[in-house]
Formats: sequence, structure tokens, C-alpha cells
Amino acid sequence: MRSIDAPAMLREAGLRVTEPRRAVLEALEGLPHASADAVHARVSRRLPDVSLQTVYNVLHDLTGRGIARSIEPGDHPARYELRVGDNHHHLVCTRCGVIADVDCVVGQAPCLTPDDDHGFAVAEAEVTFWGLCGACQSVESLPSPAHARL
Amino acid sequence: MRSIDAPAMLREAGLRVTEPRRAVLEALEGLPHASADAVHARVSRRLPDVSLQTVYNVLHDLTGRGIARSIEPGDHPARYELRVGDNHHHLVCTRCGVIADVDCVVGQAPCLTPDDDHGFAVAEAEVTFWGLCGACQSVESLPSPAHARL
DNA sequence: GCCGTTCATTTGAAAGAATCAAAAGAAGGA
DNA sequence: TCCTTCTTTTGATTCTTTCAAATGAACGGC
Repeated sequence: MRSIDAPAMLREAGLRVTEPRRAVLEALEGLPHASADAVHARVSRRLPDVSLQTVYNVLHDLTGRGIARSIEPGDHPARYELRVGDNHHHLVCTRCGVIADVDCVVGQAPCLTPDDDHGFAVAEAEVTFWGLCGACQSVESLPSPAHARL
Repeated sequence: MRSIDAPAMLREAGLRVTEPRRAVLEALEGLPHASADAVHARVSRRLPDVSLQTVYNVLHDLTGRGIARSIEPGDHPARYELRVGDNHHHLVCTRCGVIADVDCVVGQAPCLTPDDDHGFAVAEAEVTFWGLCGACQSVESLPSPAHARL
């Protein structure tokens, strides 16, 4: 399991190499589909002084440069992932918000073309499968999901 | 163009027939893909005393009974529509948030089945096409889109 | 190796959508 | 018509995300 080279990724994107940025990248590697909050929590273990605002800034910069991608499932807070540009989609748990990756369902990128584009310049297609994750299927009645927000 | 029978829809769903509810249903008929705010604005023309909170309550009730459906595109506020259960998808404008309907791209509901469901009980598949709508393609540089939020 | 410009980070505040809670009011069956 | 139950209102509050000004650090030139 090869790790990412955070400094190189940052330099290639024309971003300065800073501790908070390295830490956010490494957090995203360890926590796919993490919320800004979760990233912040993970980053704080090593760099306790990094603010949540900084995490938002970094995530914004990373997504802006195409290093990370944000997923914004319905009323759940936004999630972030490093895996980018490989046309995969997501399974989202309606109850706890957990996300799993799904490789493109219909092959390459056929889903990228609606019959009638209504004059839109379509840039991207996003497929989201909604359902209950394994854990939530067994505990459908409990109050608060333990693994939400991670 | 036949109009909806709001009272009947409400009764069939086991909901009491009230003026605010009728008005919200009629607003949704006239404004497909309206935000809660837009629904409220439209409802206010006829019933100025209906609060935004009530609109949220009604929309919540309607979606809970399957009469309406909510669309929650990324960081745009949630939109609501009456058309339900016919497996269609959406084109969303990245800039102004305008939404257009697209009939299911691949036929019936094949998109409803990911290869590997990771133990999820999949209930629904949602396909969102992101792009620029016609209007925003021509005015890509202007500050604030006139038709946003409707 | 130091310095200065430019970019990052912090701090504190604020916006915006949506929800909660308690009290007052209407719907609809007996 | 009355009574119970469901709706609506009012007002406040939560939560995620963004804005802005001031401080601090990165890194390319000297």
C-alpha cells in the first residue's frame, strides 16, 4: 500500500507546501469520504493548532486544483475524497450518511450523455445510490448512529 | 393541461386539507423545482400570512407521504417537485442552480443496480448532470444570475 | 543565509438553510 | 356543536460554511 506524496502533489498544483496542507492530504488518504469536521479532527491529532477554517481553506484549494473532490449528499455535510477523475460513483446511507465507492455502473461513461440536454453544457454526471448501509439496516430503530459524521 | 386536485391528494395521503397545503401544492405545480423560499413567495401572493416555517412543514409532510420529492443539489438550497415515481433525473446549472428534467437515460431502471452494493439496501438511484444552462453560458462573466433561487 | 513579497493561517464574526419547541388555532369525526 | 388531534404560528436556535482583517510563514532572489 503505497502512500501519497503530499508535498509533490502540492508543488505540482502550484500550492505552497505547508504542514496543514500535508496533514489534510494525509487525513483524506486515511479517511476517504471525510467531512471537513472529520478531517479537522484527524489533523488536530498531529497539529492541534490548525483551525477548522484552515481545513476549509485547504479543502477549497485542493478541490479547486482538482486534487480533491467534494461530495455533497443531500442534507448531509459535504464530504471530500482524493480519488478523482476516475468516474466512480457513490452509495450513501440515508440514515447515517456513510459513503461507499462504486465503480461506474454502466461501463465507461455512457451515463455522461442525457438524451436531451435542454441547452445545458454538461460537464459531469454524478450518480448517487441512496439506501441503508449494513450497520443501519440492523439498528434501524436506534436513536443516533455511532458512525455518523465520520 | 389538467390541473391537480390538491384536496384529493391530501386526503388520499391522510393529511388534513388546509389552505396552506393546497397553496403549496398549487405552487409546486406552477413552479417545478422551486426552493422552499420560492414556494413561500408564491404562496404568499394568495395567503400573505403563511409563514416560511409552515411551508417547510408542509413540504416535509408532502415528501414524507411521497406526494412531493426533494432535490438537494450540492450547495444549492433544496428544491421540490411534484413529479414523483417516474424515475427521471436532473440537469443542474453549476452557476445559477436552475434545474431541468431529463427522462431516465438508459431506459427503465438499470441505473438502479450497482455491481457491488457493499451491503447497502439500495432504495433509489439519483443521476445528476452538472453543467451550465443556456442562459449562464452566454453571461458567464456577469455577477449575479437573475433567475437564481427560483 | 537573509530578506522581502506573496500566499497561508488565525481569529472572530456572520450568513443562510433548515429545524426545534411551546402555544394558539383550525379540521373533521362523534 | 363539541372535543380531540393535527396544523400553524412565533421566536429562537442549530449547524455548516463563508467572509474579512490582521498576523505569520514559504520560497525565490540577492
